[in-house]
Amino acid sequence: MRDLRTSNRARVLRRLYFDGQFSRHELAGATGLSQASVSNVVGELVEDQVVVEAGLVGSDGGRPRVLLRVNPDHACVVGVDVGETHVLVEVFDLTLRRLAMSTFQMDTIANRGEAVVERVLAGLDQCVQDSGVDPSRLLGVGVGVPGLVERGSELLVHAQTVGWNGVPLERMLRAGTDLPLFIDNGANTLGQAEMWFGAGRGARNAVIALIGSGVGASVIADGVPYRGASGGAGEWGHTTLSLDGRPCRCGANGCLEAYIGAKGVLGRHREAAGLPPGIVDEEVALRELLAEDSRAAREVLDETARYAGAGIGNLINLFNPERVIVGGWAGLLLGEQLLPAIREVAAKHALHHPYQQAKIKLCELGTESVAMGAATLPVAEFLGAGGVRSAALMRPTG
Amino acid sequence: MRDLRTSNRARVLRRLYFDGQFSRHELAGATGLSQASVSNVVGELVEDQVVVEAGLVGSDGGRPRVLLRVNPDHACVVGVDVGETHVLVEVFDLTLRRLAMSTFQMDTIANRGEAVVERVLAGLDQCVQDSGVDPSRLLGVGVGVPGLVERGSELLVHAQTVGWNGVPLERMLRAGTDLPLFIDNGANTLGQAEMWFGAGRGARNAVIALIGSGVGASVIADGVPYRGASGGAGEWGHTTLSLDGRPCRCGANGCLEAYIGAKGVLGRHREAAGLPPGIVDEEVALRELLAEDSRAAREVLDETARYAGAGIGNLINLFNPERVIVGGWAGLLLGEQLLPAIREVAAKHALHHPYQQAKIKLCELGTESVAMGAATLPVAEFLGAGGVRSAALMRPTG
DNA sequence: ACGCCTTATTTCAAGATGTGATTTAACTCA
DNA sequence: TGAGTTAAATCACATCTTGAAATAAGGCGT
Repeated sequence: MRDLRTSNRARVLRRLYFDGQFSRHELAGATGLSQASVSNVVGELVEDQVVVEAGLVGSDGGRPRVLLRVNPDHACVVGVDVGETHVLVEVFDLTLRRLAMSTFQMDTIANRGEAVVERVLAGLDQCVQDSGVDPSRLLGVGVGVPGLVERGSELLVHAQTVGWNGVPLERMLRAGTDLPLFIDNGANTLGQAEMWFGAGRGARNAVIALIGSGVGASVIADGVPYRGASGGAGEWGHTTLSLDGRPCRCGANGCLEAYIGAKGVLGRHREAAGLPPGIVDEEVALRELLAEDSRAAREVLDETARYAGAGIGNLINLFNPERVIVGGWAGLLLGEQLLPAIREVAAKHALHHPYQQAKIKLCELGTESVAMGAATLPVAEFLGAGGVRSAALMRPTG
Repeated sequence: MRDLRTSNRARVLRRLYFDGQFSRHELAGATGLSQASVSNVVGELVEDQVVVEAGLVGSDGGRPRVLLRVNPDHACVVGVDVGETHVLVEVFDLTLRRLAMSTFQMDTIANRGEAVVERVLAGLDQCVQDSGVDPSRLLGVGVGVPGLVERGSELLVHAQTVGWNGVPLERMLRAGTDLPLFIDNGANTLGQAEMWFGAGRGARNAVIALIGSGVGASVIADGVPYRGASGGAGEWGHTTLSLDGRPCRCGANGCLEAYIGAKGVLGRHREAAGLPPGIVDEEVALRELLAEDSRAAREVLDETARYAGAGIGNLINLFNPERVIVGGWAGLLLGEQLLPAIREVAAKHALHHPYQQAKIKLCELGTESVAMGAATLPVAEFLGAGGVRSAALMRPTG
């Protein structure tokens, strides 16, 4: 019974959140509820200050409709991006406009879970202070981490590349804050940001293909992130694209990541150009490679497009998405130049029908949206609960 | 409001359908409803004869609990398997016990949509007559077809391999019957059968990997079949596993199907053994190959296991399923012998964590469960509607 | 300026449904 | 046979949705 009201509040609220301003009358049509119920529900939402009236719009000879919209200031959320070499904390209002941010660079977070937690908590304090929001208005903290999140009896983070093997991040953060915590893979949170506010808007089935130093993907199936049995879905980078091909850091051969990850691309170029291995700034090197006008560079990039295209073709064949959204810092750099070639290869490798359904485009929010995406997690919970602090959004004590 | 009752009826009914017998008391716990509501809902279901009482079970000193179960005879369903060379029609009771069947062999259904429709309708009449069920008790007809089902303004079937290009199968069948029709890809219906009654029982995330002459997959995400944007998801056979590898009938190179589809396996063996191409019975040839004790055969089969293992590794990496269920006539033949090798290769190619979550096993219902799976479609609709003929289960007139 | 018309929103009176508490049913065991 | 125990049904009540009717708030013509 109470679930019914909650779900109706959520229906109305989601509509207002994602599709902008509506009058009560329009909401009735859009949500399938009766006008009486909408009036009821909206009344509550307005009383709770979750929704506010936003002016009238005149009609040709009738009572003007009152537009409603979500109140951005009703609550705030925090998004945290834990990267392999940085910790970024941001505070947003309810509509995900940024109010403050705080960032730390680190050499590496490898084996430094404690340090990361410290930085997150410090950034949190800093940001909240800077933004001037009352801590009681914070809905919660979303955290994007560079690894797999396992939700068992305790939430554990496995980030092989930085040596995190079952780090109990939630418990560790819990020791320093009583804010509700939402932890997910950074690729997923970035994907969520793109779905809500970027290249994925309006799509119900999409794959966000992320190419950085490594390669991963975030899958949205029927509007919700698909996580698989244990949160490990979307490991696109380690799908085999060339049996017995280049060795990959995961131990297998022929993984996609070994070809189109920044490390893989640069490595192939080094080999082709006969350069010695060495430590470089990958981003600088990749930019140089893209600007270079040599035959070796062209060939490496052509190959990259071929592998990326085939890999995206595989995604299209398996997931039949409406959108394939290419992102990650390397993905955006490469994509800017190679996207037409990638599309061409994908068209060849994917079946005709699913290929036609899929638009291949680039991320619109850049590479910095992990924190914003993390911040969507408490907001999603809030919307789903009909604009009320559900159990998940409650502080442990009082 | 009415939705609430429906959904509660569905909750109770699903539990009884899939998990056997329960007392009202146990159902309350299992469904999360109050005992009063369960009593209410069950009362309705019993009155509607959807559920029947199935005896008492004594207790140590209390009123005995009344066990409830779904009434298998409350309604019947029809499942149809349209294969590339046959049409199979079966009638089942509500619990999917087969009551009658009728099968037709055809040379090919290529460009013979009309003939297929005739056969389906004839088989339907035949079966209904043989089983002696009153046509009014038929919930509907599920049809599994060998191709992609596009649900646009009109349902269209695209089966490239048999030249069906947008065949309006629903409309064509509708001309000959007024029974509710449910049409889906045969791979999906077979997968559904395995999920309900075979190797997928109890799993919420699974991939059914089907290897026949061609190769496909059916994906179950969070308990429901994942179809993608336009029903074209799960085209595993045409994912690239070896860029620039063997040509595939789809026009691309290096597709998984070119290696592990029966045609591909036999083709590779012919080449390795230096045999001339020719038309053969694929099933006989594959059995011979599996029994053959030559070095060429061993090598071809080893290769097959390597490709299949890598392909399954890809599925595991992308979908992180609890189960990978290998089926299809060739899959079962190959799997029986190669499964250990396939598991080994998959372990190498998949990441550690997702691999550990995934059990790789064979289909338990053989290759003949397409029709049974098709019959689950009207049953699923019936269960979802709480044991009532929903709009989708209503005949067009009266 | 006034009243009629149009459209949006609120109010109202059912009607439907879930729920906790209470009662009744059905059986065991001493 | 009666006390004890557990299952199922019943009841009174609170909650919610909804269609209809009432009310609000403007435009437009006279």
